[in-house]
Amino acid sequence: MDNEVADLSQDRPRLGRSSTAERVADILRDRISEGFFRPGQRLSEEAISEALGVSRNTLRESFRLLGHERLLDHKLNRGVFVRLPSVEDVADLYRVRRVLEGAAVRRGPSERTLAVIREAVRDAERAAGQDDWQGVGTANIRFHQALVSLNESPRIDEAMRQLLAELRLVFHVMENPRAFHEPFVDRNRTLLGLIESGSPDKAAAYLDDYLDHAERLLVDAYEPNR
Amino acid sequence: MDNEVADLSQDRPRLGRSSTAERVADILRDRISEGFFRPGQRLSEEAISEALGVSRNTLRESFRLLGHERLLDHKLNRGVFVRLPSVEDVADLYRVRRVLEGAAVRRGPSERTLAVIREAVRDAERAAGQDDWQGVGTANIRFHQALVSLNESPRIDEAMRQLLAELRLVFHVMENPRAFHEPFVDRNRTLLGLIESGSPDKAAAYLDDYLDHAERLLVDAYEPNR
DNA sequence: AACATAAGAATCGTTGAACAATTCGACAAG
DNA sequence: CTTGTCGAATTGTTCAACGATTCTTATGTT
Repeated sequence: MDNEVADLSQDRPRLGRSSTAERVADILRDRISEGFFRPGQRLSEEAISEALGVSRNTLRESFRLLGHERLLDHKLNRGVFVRLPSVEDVADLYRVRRVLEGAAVRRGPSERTLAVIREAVRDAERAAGQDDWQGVGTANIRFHQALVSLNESPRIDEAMRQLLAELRLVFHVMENPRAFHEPFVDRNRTLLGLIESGSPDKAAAYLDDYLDHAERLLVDAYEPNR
Repeated sequence: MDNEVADLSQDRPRLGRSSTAERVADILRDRISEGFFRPGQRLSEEAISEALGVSRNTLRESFRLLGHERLLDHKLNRGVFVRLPSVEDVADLYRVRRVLEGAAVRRGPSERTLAVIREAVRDAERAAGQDDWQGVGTANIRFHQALVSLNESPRIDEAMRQLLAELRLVFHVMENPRAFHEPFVDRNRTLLGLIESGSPDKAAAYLDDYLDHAERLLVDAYEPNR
C-alpha cells in the first residue's frame, strides 16, 4: 500500500492545474497553432474577452503567457498580434534545431524513445499515402519532438515544443505545405535507420544536411508580406 | 537622405520599450537575482503592489512573466514563491548547459566573441586575487554567456540568460560560494586556451569534464530544506 | 494528549467599471 | 501634397468588490 501511495506522487503535477488565465491561454494557443488566428492578425482585448466571457484583466494575463512563448507580439499601446516570424527568425529557429537535434542523435538511441520515433515515421508514411499533408505535418512534428527527447531533458523538451509551435507560424504563411513536407517523409525513415544502426556521427551528418535542406526550402519560399 | 531614413529603421526595436508590468518584472528579477528575495519565499500580491505603488492586476502580469522564466513558482490560490530548484532541476540545468556550451565550443571561435571571453577570464582572475567571490561569480557567468554566444543565435543567448538566472537561485541556497567558484577560475583560462588553439574536440572534452565536475560539486553540497 | 472538526481570518482569482495615455485615421489648412 | 489638428477607438492601469480556497486557530471528542 505504501508503494501505491508513493506512486500517486507522480500525478502531483496534474493537481495544480486550472486557472482561467491558463485555460484561456490554452485555447488561444490551439487556435493560433491551427491557423484560426493568422500571423500578423491583431487580437482585440475587448472582442476576445467578450467572446470567451472573461474579463480583460484575465485575458491580459493570458496574453503575457503567450507573448513569452513568442506566439504573440505585444506592442505597447497597440495591442497584441499573432507573431509573424521574419526570415531571420526562421534562420535562428534552424540554428537552434541543429543544436538540439544534433545533440540528441549524437547521444544515441534509447529503446523507449526509439519506439515513439518509429511510430511517428510510420504515421507520416501512412498520412502521405492518403494525401493527408496536414497529417504528415503533425507526424513530422512528433518525429522531431521525439528525436529531441533523446536528450532526456525536460527543459529541452519544453524548448523544442515552443520552437515547433513557433515554426507552425511560419508554415501558416506559406501557401503550399505539401511541397515542403513531402520530401521529408523518406528522410525521416533514413534518419531513423542511421540512428538504429548505432552510428551517431553518420546520423548527425545526415541530420545536418536534412536541416540545411529544410531551411533553404523554407527561406526561399518564405516571403512574409512586408 | 533616403539612406539615412532607411538606417533609422534599425532603431525600431528600441522604440516599443517600457510598460509598468515589464518594469516591475525587471525590478523583481533583479531582486531575486541578487538574493534579496530568497528561494522559497512567498511574494505577497498586496504587500508588493503597495510597496511598488502599482495595482494588483499589473503586478500579476509581471508575475506571469517571471513565472515563465522559471524564477517564480505560481501555486494556484496560494500565491507566487521564489523558485526553489530541486536537485533534479540542477541536473537538468547542467544537461542543457552541456548541450548549449558543447555546441558552442565545437563550432569554433569567432574573433569578436573571443575578445569578450578573454575579458571575462581576466575579470575572474582579478576578482579572485582580491578575494571578491561575488565578483568571481558574475565574471564566471559572463564567461559562460559569452561562450554560448559562439552559437550566434539570439534564442540560444536568451535561453542561456534564463538558465543562468535560474542557476543563481541554486547558489543562493548554498552557504559557501567561494568553495564552488574558486576551482573554476583556472579552468576557464585553460578552456579559453583550448578554444584559441583551434582544437574544438579537445575543448569540448575538457568542457564536458568541467561541467561534470561543477555539477557534482553543486549536487553534493545542495540540500534544499525540503 | 492526540486527533478530528468547525468557525474565522487572510489571500488569491476574477470581475466590472472607470479614466488617463496613446494610436490612428480623417479632415482642414497652408 | 505636406503638415497640423481633432476625435474616435483601443490599450494601460487603477480601484473596489466578492466568491473561492487555503491557512490558522479555537473547540470539542475519544
